[in-house]
Amino acid sequence: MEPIRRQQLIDATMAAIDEVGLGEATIMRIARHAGVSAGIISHYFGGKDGLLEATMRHILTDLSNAVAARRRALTDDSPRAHIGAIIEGNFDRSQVTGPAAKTWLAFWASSMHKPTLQRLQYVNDRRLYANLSYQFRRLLPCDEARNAARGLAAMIDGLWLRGALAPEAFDAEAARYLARRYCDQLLVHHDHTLTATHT
Amino acid sequence: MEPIRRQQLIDATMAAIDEVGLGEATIMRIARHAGVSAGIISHYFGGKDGLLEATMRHILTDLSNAVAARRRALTDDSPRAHIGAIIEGNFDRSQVTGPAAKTWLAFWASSMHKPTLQRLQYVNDRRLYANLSYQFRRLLPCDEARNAARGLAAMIDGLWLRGALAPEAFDAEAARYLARRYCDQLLVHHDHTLTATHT
Amino acid sequence: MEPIRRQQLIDATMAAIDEVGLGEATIMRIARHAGVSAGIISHYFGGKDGLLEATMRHILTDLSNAVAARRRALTDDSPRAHIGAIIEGNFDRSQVTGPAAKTWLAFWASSMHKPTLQRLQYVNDRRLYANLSYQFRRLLPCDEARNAARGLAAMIDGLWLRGALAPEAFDAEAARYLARRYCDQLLVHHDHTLTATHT
Amino acid sequence: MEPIRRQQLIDATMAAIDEVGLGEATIMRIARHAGVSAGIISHYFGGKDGLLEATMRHILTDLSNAVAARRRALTDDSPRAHIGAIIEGNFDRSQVTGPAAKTWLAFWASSMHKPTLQRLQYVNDRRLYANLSYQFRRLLPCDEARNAARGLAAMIDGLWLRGALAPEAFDAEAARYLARRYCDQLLVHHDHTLTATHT
DNA sequence: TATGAATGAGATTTCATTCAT
DNA sequence: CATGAATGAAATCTCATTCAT
Repeated sequence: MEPIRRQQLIDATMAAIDEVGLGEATIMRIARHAGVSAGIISHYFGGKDGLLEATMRHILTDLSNAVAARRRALTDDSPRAHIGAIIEGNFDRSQVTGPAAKTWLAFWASSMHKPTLQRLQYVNDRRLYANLSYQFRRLLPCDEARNAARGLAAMIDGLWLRGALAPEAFDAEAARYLARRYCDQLLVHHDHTLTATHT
Repeated sequence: MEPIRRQQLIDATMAAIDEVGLGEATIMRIARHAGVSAGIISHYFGGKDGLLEATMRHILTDLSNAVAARRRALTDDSPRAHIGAIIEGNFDRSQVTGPAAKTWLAFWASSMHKPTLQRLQYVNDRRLYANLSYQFRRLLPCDEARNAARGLAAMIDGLWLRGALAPEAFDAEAARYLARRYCDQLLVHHDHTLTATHT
Repeated sequence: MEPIRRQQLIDATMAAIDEVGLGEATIMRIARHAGVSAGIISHYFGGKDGLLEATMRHILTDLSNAVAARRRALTDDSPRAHIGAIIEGNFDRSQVTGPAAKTWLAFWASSMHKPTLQRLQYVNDRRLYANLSYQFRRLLPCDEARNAARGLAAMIDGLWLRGALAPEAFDAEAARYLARRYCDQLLVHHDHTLTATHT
Repeated sequence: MEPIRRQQLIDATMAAIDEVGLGEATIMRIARHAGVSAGIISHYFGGKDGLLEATMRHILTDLSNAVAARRRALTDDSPRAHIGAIIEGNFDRSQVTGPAAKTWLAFWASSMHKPTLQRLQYVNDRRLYANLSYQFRRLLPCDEARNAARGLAAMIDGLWLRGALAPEAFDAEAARYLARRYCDQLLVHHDHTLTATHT
C-alpha cells in the first residue's frame, strides 16, 4: 500500500502546486487531489515538510533519469553526443509543462531558505555543471571548458525558466534548438555540429 | 512621512525575504525590520498584498533604471553598445546580491499564481526581449535576430538565476563576461566585439 | 457529530448574545460557551456570519413551528381561533425570555444592514401579516382586514419588544391578554370573543 | 467651537449608523462624515462610548421635545387631546425615517448590555407609559387605564418598529391612524373620537 | 483647537497536526 | 490502514486611542 500512497501524494502535491502555488498548497488541498484524507499525509511523510522534500526528490530523480537514459542510449561516445543528450534530457524533464515546471520553480525559490531542499538543489546544479564541464574538457582547454559549461548550464536554466514563466505553453523544440546552437558556437572550431539546419 | 515609510517598508520586505523567504515573511517580521508596528503596513499599503506588489514594482523599476541609465550614457549608438549596456544593467540590478536577488526569485515563483505580479513580470520579460530584439534586428535578418534575442535573454536570466541560487556570492563579473561573449558569438560575422580578451 | 455540534454552537451563540450582546459576542466567547475550540466554528459554519445566519434561521423556525403547532391543534376552524393561535404562538416563541429574546432583538437591529438577515427578517414579517390578514378577511371587508392585520402585527411586536427591553421578566400572560383583547375590539361587532373576562 | 463640533459629530454618528449600522460605525467613518479627523472625537467625548451616549441622549431629547411641543400647543385639555398629542409626537420623532430611525433601533438592541444606555432607555419607556397611564386614568378605572396605557405604548412602539424595518419608506400617516383608532377603541364608551373617519 | 502618525490589543480565519475510532 | 473531529498556534487586518506638532 505504502508505495502506491506515496506516489499518489507526490503527484497530488505537484497538481496542487500547479493549481495554486506552493504557498497555497495546503495539506487538505493536496489530500483532496489524491482522494484521501488529510491525516494520512503525516502518517506517510511525517508532516508537510516531509512530503515536500519527497516531491522535490522525485522531480530531481526524474530529471536525472531522463538525462541518464538518453546518455545510455548513445551509440556515439563523442562529447557533442553527450552534451546533446544532456540538453535533450533537460528539456524532456519528464513533463516540461504544467505541474512539474511550476513545482520545480517553486522549489527553486523555496530552497534558498530550507537547508534540506537547498542540499538537493545544490547537488543537482553541480551535477549539470560537472557533466557539461567534463565533456567540454575533452575538446577545450581547461578555462574554456569551464566557461563553456557555465554558459550552457545558464542557457539551459534560463530557457527553462523563461519557458515556465511565459503564459504560452513551453516551446521545448525552440529551447532545444537554441541550446544546441549555443553549444555549436562554443565548439565552432571543431568538426561536427549538433544543429542540422541553421534556420 | 508617507514616502519615507513606504520606502522603509519596501526595504524591510526585501530584508525579510532575504532572511527567511517569502513564505515566512510575515508582516510582523517585516514591521520589525522596519522598526515600526505591524498595523502600519495595512495603513500605507492596504494590506500585505499591496506591500508585496509595491516591492516587486520597486525592484522592476530599479532594474529598468539601471539599464536606462547605462544606455543614456552611451556615446556610441551601435547595436553592440546598446546590447552591452543592457547586459551591464541587468547584472547591476541595483544590488545583484542578497535581498534584491532573493526577492526577485521569490516573485518569479509567486507570480505564476498572482495575476497582479504576473502582469508586472510579463511586462518586464517582454521589455528585455523587445529591446534585445530591436538591436539585433539592426545587424541580423529577422529570424536570426529573434533567436539571438531569445537566446541572450535566456542566458541573462539563467546566469542570474544560477548566481542567486549558488551558495557563494554572485560573481557578477563572470556573468557579464559570459553574456558578452555569447553576444559576440551571435554577431561573430560582424566587426567589433564586446569582449576585449577571450581568456 | 455535525448536527450535534451545530446545535451546540447555535445555543452557545444565543447564550453569548444574551450575556454580552451581539457586538461583543466573539467567536471565542461563543466557543467557550459551547465548550469547544474557536476554530471549529469556521469548520462547521464557514465563518462567523454563517453561524449568525444559522442562529437567526433557527429562531425563526422555532417561532414558525410554535405557531404552526398551535394551529394544527385547533378543533375550531374559526378566524378567531386561528388568530388566537397565532398570538399564542408568538408569545410562546420557544423561550420568550432570556437568550432567545435578546438574540431576536439583536438580529432586528443587525438585519437592517445585512442583506442575508434582512431577507429572513422580511419573510418572517410578511408571514405574520399575511396570516393575520387572511383570517381577518374572512370576517371583515378588505380595507378593514388589512388595517386590523397591520394593527395586530404591530401590537404583537410592540408587546414583545417592550417585554424584552424591560428589566423585569417578560410577562407573557399580560402580553397575550392585551393582544387578544385588541383582537376582540377589532372584531367587536362579531359574535364570540377571545377574552373570557374583561378584567 | 465646542457645541458646533459636538452637534456635527452627533449628526455624523447617526449618518454613519444609517449607512452601515452600529457595528460598522467606526470612529474614522464618523469623523469622515463630519469632515474632521478621528482624533477629535476622543477630545470632545472622551471616546467612542461617550459619543454614542451623547447621540442617544440627543435622540431621546428630540422625541421628548416633539411630544412636549405638541402638548403645549393644545387648546383642549381633554385626555383624548393629550393622548393624541403623544401619538403625534412619537410619529414625528424629529425625523421618523432614515438616520434617526436606524440609530434608534440600534440603541434599543445595544442598550440591553450597556448600563448607561439602558438607563436612558428605561427612563424613556417609563415616561411614555406614565404619560399615557395618567391620561387614561382620567377616564377609566385604574386597571383598565393601566392596560390601556400598556397596550397603546406597545402599539406605538410596534408600529414604529415595523415601519423602521420595512424596506419601504415609513408610512407615518398610516401608523398614526392605526394608533389613534386603537385609542378610540379603548375609549369606545366615551364621547368623542380621535379618528374623524373610520375608513 | 485640530491633525494624523503610530501603536497595540483583539477578532477572525486558516492550517498542520494529533488522536480516538 | 484510514478517517475526520478537534485543537491551538499563527497570521492578517481592524480600530480605538494616544501624542507630538
